[in-house]
Amino acid sequence: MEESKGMFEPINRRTLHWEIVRQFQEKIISRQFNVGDKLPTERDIAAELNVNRATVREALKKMEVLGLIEIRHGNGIYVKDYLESGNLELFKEIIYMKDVVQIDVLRNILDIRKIIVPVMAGLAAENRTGEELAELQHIIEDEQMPMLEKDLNVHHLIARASRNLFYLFILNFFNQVFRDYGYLYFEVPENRERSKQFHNDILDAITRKDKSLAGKITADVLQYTEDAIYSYYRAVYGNEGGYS
Amino acid sequence: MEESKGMFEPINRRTLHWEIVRQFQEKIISRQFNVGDKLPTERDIAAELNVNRATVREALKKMEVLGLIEIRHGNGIYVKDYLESGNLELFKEIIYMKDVVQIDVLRNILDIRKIIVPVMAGLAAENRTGEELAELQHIIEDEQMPMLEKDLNVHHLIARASRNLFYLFILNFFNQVFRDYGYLYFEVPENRERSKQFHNDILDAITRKDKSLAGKITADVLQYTEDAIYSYYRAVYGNEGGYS
DNA sequence: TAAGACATATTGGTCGAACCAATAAGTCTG
DNA sequence: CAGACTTATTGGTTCGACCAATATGTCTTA
Repeated sequence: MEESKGMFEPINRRTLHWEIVRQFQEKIISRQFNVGDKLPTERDIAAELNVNRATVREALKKMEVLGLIEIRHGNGIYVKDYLESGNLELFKEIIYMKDVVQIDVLRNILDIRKIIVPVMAGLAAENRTGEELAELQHIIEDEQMPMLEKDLNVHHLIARASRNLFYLFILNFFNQVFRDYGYLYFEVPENRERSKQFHNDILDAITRKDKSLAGKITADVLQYTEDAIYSYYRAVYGNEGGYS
Repeated sequence: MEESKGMFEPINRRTLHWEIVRQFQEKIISRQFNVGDKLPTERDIAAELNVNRATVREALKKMEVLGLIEIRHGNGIYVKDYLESGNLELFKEIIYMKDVVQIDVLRNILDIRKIIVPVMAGLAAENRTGEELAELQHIIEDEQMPMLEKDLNVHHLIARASRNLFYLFILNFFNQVFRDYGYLYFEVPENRERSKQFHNDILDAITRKDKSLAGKITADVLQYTEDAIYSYYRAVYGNEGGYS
């Protein structure tokens, strides 16, 4: 009731270990802790944060998986170079550290996406089974499903049909980000319409097993969404977050 | 002293929570647990495995980060669809579940790699600073550094110079895998020589800021390594692990 | 004196039991 | 029968203790 931002307080009721991770993450990424630094012992951290050691350990476990630290039994806890050992989960954390996705990081993601996805769509057209085709059709024809959900599912099915497990896991990254921010895109009727067209076109290409067509169609829609996103950014934030 | 494999026992002395993660991971990935299944309570798991609850919790924390499960306070623990929520860390775990990297999964990785890396090398040539160029030169001229290490560093620097943070984190995945298996490749003198050539060529291209040349050089060496790896697999395992 | 064996301290790993907090389910009330 | 209340279930946290790997200093011995 003391908040001024809005009616409800943005839920800070996170778990304790979550909060601990956030603090260390912040300090490590901002280089307040340097690579190779030895962190205080679990006992000292617990004492300083005024929490229990078990809670600290849970936080440390998570940070270890993220590639932020290395835990050595009987020795200590050391800060790793997250630019060398960090993984996509950490990258996601970095993205979400700010309230808004920074335009330059978003650009990074879209650049990679534009390179991979069309090729994978081509492979999907080539390798898809009849079952997968039916499934794709089923998704696309579902009138109930929100367009965002539908689009995520289409891409997921393409990933599966591409037979490239590695791509599937990379796509999960894309989808997790887009699931959080995609509503902004799909709020615009024109964009929804464009995606609907894409779904129909890609269904056609995949039905006919037309590899290059699938690739082209996908490249086109990605270019469209990219342009839409950038123009959205320009409209909302101006050019400040612009090209680095 | 009871082992027969070699003089030293391959360190099974893993931590308990590590072992717990392995067991659940195995069961979830092999679909012994189905998506949406509610796992036993922490207390029950601890009782059944005959370990402490705190240990179980540490394992669960890790599985949560991997995208295998969802933990709901006051409710329970649920199995997620790892094909939808799993991340690259989980993918790595999957790779390492078998003793040898399966040829089809390796092929997946190499396919994606072949798509991305040349483009990023081109960007690196375009965007590199004088400082990064000097650093690259320094790495390449270091006669002491083992070729594997050198190669990883070269790629890492290319990633940084590409200015694409997302690529940098994807590269970390590649490098972590190659750090474990790359020695097989670099054992062969011819391959070492090929990499040396690549390093010199890419240094030249990046020095001259020649984008397309950097891309071409990189594409070439990736093709070479790919061929080498496949022929190695054929030689060692025959064609069994072949095309799916 | 220097190398190796040994005791000791430090630090992460595990344990057990208890209580807090969010959720779900059952029960009572109007 | 809807809604408030109570209770049980289950994850989150705490405390205090002990185990196990590692590092360090010390002592013995060649």
